[in-house]
Amino acid sequence: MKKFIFNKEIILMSVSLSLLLIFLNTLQYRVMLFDYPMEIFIGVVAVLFMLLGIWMANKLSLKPNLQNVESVNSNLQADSNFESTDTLGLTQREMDVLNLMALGMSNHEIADKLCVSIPTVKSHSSNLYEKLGVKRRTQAVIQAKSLKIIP
Amino acid sequence: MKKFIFNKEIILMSVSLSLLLIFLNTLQYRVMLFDYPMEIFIGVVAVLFMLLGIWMANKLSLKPNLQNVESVNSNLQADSNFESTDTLGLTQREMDVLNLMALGMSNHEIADKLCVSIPTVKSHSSNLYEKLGVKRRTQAVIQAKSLKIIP
DNA sequence: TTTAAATTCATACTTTGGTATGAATGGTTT
DNA sequence: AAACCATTCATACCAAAGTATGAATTTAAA
Repeated sequence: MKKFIFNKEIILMSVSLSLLLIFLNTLQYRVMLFDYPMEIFIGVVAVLFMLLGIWMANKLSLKPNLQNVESVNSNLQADSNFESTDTLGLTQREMDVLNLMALGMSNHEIADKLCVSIPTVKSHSSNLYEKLGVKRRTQAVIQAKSLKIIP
Repeated sequence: MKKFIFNKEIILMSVSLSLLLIFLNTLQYRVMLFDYPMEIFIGVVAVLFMLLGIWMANKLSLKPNLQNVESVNSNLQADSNFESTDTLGLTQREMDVLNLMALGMSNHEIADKLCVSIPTVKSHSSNLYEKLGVKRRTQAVIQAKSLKIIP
């Protein structure tokens, strides 16, 4: 399902890129027809591709990183499931939040990273505090490390 | 201080943009001299500005991602290797607060432990955050451990 | 002795963290 | 189909964390 989202992003990007190229082609013809200076066309190309770059960076730095994070987490969870008995019933998403939490991230940053809202992060946080038997995020990180749930 | 960093970023970006424009200008002359098709030049412009856009988006992104965190850590580690082998100028009391902080204690608990008031603990906290170059206590603990200031 | 740093505390303020409650959705299991 | 779980999000509220500013005291260094 997440791969599907990723494919949707790819398709959206490809379509946008195609539309942009078509637009630039027609623009080039118009520039040639009315004999505008070439610099204008080049400037338009520069601005458009810079915007495209910004957009691509924003789109692709969120979702694929999320994939990476999740894959890392799932690997860790798989490992811990293999070697030790349990992860105290922590769900996938709670593991995601816990790992980012252990990097010193705020709830806001975690929400951005996982592309969810802050209340969602808080919900996962409270749940994993309960499961770890702690009251604060610093204690959660300590506890999780001592239980080797996270490295 | 944050505004200073912001200005440094702006200056860096402006210089890069200027260099890029100069490079494109010379490239344009060469293209004209050797009579390459204009499409090549436009393509180069497009690619370069797209990369510039991606780079700008990563540099100026509002949300700190993993890369930012990692760079912050490596920078701080480099600094510590540079200037001092010891505790970055942390005072005794700041070390006390830091150690109790690393045990997952709240400011209230630390204040009780050290027999001082909560504002005092907050004062020490803010000072050591500044010295460690972090914004939160979770990051302070991570940073202090990576610098081996605390076990 | 003046200077500077360290420690302490206060006050006020903003931001972040955490709890409680409820609800909608989608997938899985029985 | 019904029950359950994971995930998501909202709202509201309270607690904790963090910032900014200022100030008093002590101690050590210049």
